[in-house]
Amino acid sequence: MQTPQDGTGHPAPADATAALGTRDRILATTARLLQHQGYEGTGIKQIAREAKATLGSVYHFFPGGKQELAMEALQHGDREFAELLRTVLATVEDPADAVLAAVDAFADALRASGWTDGCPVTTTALETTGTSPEIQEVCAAAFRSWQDAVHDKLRTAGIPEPDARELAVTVINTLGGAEITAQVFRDDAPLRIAGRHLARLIRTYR
Amino acid sequence: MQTPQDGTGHPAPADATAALGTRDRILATTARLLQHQGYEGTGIKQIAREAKATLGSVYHFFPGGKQELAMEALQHGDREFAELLRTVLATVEDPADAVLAAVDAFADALRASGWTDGCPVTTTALETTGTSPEIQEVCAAAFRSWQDAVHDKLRTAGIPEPDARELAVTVINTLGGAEITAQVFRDDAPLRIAGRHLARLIRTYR
DNA sequence: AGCCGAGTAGAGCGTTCGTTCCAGAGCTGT
DNA sequence: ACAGCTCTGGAACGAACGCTCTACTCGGCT
Repeated sequence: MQTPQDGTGHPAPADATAALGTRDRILATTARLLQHQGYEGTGIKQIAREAKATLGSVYHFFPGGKQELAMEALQHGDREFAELLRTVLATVEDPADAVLAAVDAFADALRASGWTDGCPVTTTALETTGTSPEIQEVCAAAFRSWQDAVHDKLRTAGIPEPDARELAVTVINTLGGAEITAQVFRDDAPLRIAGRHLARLIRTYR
Repeated sequence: MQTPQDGTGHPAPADATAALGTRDRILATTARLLQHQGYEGTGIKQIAREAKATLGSVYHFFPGGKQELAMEALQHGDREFAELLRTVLATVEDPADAVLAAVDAFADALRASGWTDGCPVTTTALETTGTSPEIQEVCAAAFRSWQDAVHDKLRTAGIPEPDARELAVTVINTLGGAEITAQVFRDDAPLRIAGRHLARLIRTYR
């Protein structure tokens, strides 16, 4: 069910998602499209087309329709981002330097993507506040998991409560805000500046 | 043209926009809907309905269609927000305290609106990056004008370049990010924390 | 061999989308 | 009185929307 065999057996050409099972291909494509175009701007038929699946398959795997599909895709993107965040934070011992490294890494990634691969959930989160509490809750959980990643790093580095918790909140907020600004300006300077300011702020807590 | 007379002459009851001319009513309604539902989630017919105008009127005043309407509405929201920001910043002399006061004011407003009145352009900006460069440019100009408001305050308070410029960028980034988080969590704590952290950061520059 | 469930394929439902078009209302200038 | 204008009102268009439905293929089971 989670990794069904490929019915036709054709051996996966071209892009990164092609090697996955149909369900995972739909999920990855949905996550990407939601990130770029938001919930309302992304159609089920477009998802099916780009995932090289058919409408029947989409509704077979996600009988809850667009909303269920979006929720699972957002969780998919959440987990991927959280893992990346934890990995990068672990490469540097000092917490301020680690946050700086993480922000710089995201700046690199954003630039490399042509200023399109920002936060995987913000776009959808903003569109659906007030419209769909279920989706909003998934987005809230995503933010929480990223805050937790930063929080764990700060705690391990010896920063006490409640400073560690509050700093974690601000780090994620500022990272998110800077990523939006960087996307809109097509310039990574806002992210670089944010990294330096966050490092400076963290260093005032020891 | 900017304030056309009301054809029917009926004397405008009920809500805040009703006293405006048709064009301004359409603009204000569009700005509000874009803020809450984004570009793709907002329909022209919904705008006409809620602005108590007709489709004919909408296309009469905005022959460029949805895109022109959105661009002008975003500029409308931009100017309103920039003015508010400058006003609040002017009420307190110390720049750190002024930013704290501004963030708190936005936290109050967000709470009072039932967690819906966040940043007037972010939602649309994110949806349209990569889709519509024109709209993206309007959003970039909006961010720039808010940065300028903060920048002027910091400069007046004696903070030198390039610190003032960079701080202004981070203040707007963090404010935006915190507003999103606050919306998603339906809790103003992220904003309050952001205000304190920004004030603390600014105080390290003197 | 016969069957069954998983997955594929896409026509078609009702609705809404952005947009176009035109007839008419109400005002102003002559 | 009458033209000329701005602005209103809404029917109608083709395309796209989310979703349902049925027919089909195919591998693994007894």
